[in-house]
Amino acid sequence: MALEHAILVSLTERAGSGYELARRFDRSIGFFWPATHQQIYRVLRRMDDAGWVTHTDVAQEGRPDKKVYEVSAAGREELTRWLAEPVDIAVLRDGLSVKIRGASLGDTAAVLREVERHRGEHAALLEVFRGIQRRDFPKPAKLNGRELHQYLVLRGGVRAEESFLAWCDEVIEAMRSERS
Amino acid sequence: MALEHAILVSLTERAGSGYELARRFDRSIGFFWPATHQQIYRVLRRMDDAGWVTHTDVAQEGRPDKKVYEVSAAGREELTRWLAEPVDIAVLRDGLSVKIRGASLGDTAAVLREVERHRGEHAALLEVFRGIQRRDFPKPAKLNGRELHQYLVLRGGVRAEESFLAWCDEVIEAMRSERS
DNA sequence: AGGTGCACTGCAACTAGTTGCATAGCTAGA
DNA sequence: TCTAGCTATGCAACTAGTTGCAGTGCACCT
Repeated sequence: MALEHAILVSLTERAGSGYELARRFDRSIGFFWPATHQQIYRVLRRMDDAGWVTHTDVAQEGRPDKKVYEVSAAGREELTRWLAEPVDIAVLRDGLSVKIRGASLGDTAAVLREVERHRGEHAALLEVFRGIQRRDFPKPAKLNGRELHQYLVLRGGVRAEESFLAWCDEVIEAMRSERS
Repeated sequence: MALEHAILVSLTERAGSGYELARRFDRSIGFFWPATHQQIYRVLRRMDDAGWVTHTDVAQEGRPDKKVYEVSAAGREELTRWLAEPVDIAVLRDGLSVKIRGASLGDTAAVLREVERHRGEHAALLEVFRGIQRRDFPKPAKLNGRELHQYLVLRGGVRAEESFLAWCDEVIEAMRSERS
């Protein structure tokens, strides 16, 4: 019930095709609201039917035609309405924690390697976030409005990844000394 | 594909009925792998058919009969197999971030109140985690095996909530000074 | 006496999200 | 030259998860 709104937010920042939106979801808004291109196409169609967005067919040379979507007045109204109502608190689904919890029922060394691998993935993600921060928000003290809000969300990502990394280190250290 | 394994881990720790599992998911393992009672009943049935668990009907006085599930040899084998293969990295779905990002398109004061509300929810959750930590793991340095692993997962929850709270404070401060 | 809530299971209908594939032409590298 | 990958959309079939309801009987509160 909120992919719609994530798309509306993204389309308000800039009009785009389903494909472009899927790319954006891979790189920015999808870090805290993941979505596949299939899901995005489906929801765009639904929103088009509901009149929250409109599309323009754009012919391209050497590429398939695309449909560029933009938010309609009804879409902006829906977004405003949604912004004023409560959202569910964040949902985390972390298989790694399940694994750690069950580690002693299997190969604990393999679980430890998994933790190290996840640490690597999260370190890479943190670097991505820091790169965006350096490039887009070099002077955070001067921000306000939309840019400030984007920056704050990014800060949430940075904090979450930093905290995850620190946790991985704690787990790795504890599991290593347990095994030795 | 991993609720099965979360249930297997939980049932290995202690046998239980679908209802009891649903309670456990509300209080512990479900913090990083949420599930409703419906989903749990359905998956239990599937695992029973697959032979990963067995059930015993237990008649009770003044209450409906219950089916107490326990992990079979095939279930333990499946769990071991799963523990050795890679898991997807954690998925976060956070509507609050979407809202903050879209805040300037609506009532920013309302979004700020939402952040404060979420801060409260997460502070309560952190207290729950700390309570479990005090009660179940007063001497963390002495832990090993299953208890150590449970403790480490709990530490992940504590760290995640602490980090979330700090982020909320940063957001609240930035949005307040922006508005004044 | 009546209502609420808990314990326990489950069906039915729904929404959301995933996976695999198809099409099509262009570009860049081995 | 052949393969792989990107841009672009979408169908079909699937799995996962949610929501609403139903039944039963006990305990507890008002």
